[in-house]
Amino acid sequence: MRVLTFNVNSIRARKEIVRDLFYYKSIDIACLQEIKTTEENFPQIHPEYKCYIHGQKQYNGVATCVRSRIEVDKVQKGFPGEEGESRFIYTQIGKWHLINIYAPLGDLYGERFHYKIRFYRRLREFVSQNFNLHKDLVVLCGDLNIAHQAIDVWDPQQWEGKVVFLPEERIEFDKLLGLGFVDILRYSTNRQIFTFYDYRGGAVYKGEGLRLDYFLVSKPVVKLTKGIEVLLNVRKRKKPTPSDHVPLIVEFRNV
DNA sequence: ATGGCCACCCGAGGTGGA
Repeated sequence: MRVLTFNVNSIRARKEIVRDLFYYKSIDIACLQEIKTTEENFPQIHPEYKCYIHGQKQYNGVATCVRSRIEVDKVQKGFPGEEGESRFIYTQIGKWHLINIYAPLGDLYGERFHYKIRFYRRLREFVSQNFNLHKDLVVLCGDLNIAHQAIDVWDPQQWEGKVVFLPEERIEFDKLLGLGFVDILRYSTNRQIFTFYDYRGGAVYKGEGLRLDYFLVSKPVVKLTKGIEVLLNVRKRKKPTPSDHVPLIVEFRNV
């Protein structure tokens, strides 16, 4: 089972790129973030996939697209921590529980920062109230908008005191992992790998990136993980315009 | 030589992203 997570920065602007990923990377389940549109205006990506969409006009929005032959048992669009913004969609597929997240960016200790902290607290409540991460097959993926450790930013000195790398938000990330999640990329390698490059300043050509997108998995899922793929070339392509985020694919042994 | 922000709103330029 191959699962994609990808902050598309508008699904309407990126539908061909997503379609190609579905086809060439044989994706079974796609967790998309920042679709930036409503369900009515969500484009047809591929006829053999069904998309469960939690959208809104102009901003945010998440969608989980699943191969038509895969049966989806349950869908929950939204949770209390969103506070009116579309940032959460949960799907249950057999024994698998998939949480697709677009976390708030926040600001420098203003209202949006407190919103981000509340969002993380609510997310942990959702997980701890619904799952046992030592027994259940849980995959939490998406754009978490936090660079967890110094290795996850291209220049830790430059990023000190900046949003996505503030001590308080990194502690929120620690607490999420503390529930029993394993950060699959960091588990599989100690190399520095980024999933976001700013459009400005040629960041992707200079290697000036951040790791903001993650696969966090429960303990039993770790044993079922075959590998993780980071599609930097998709970010580096020029035409059509890429997203500023990098797609990630994890392959799981199905059960 | 190369590349130097993009997409949304809508029909201009302001705003949010990170």
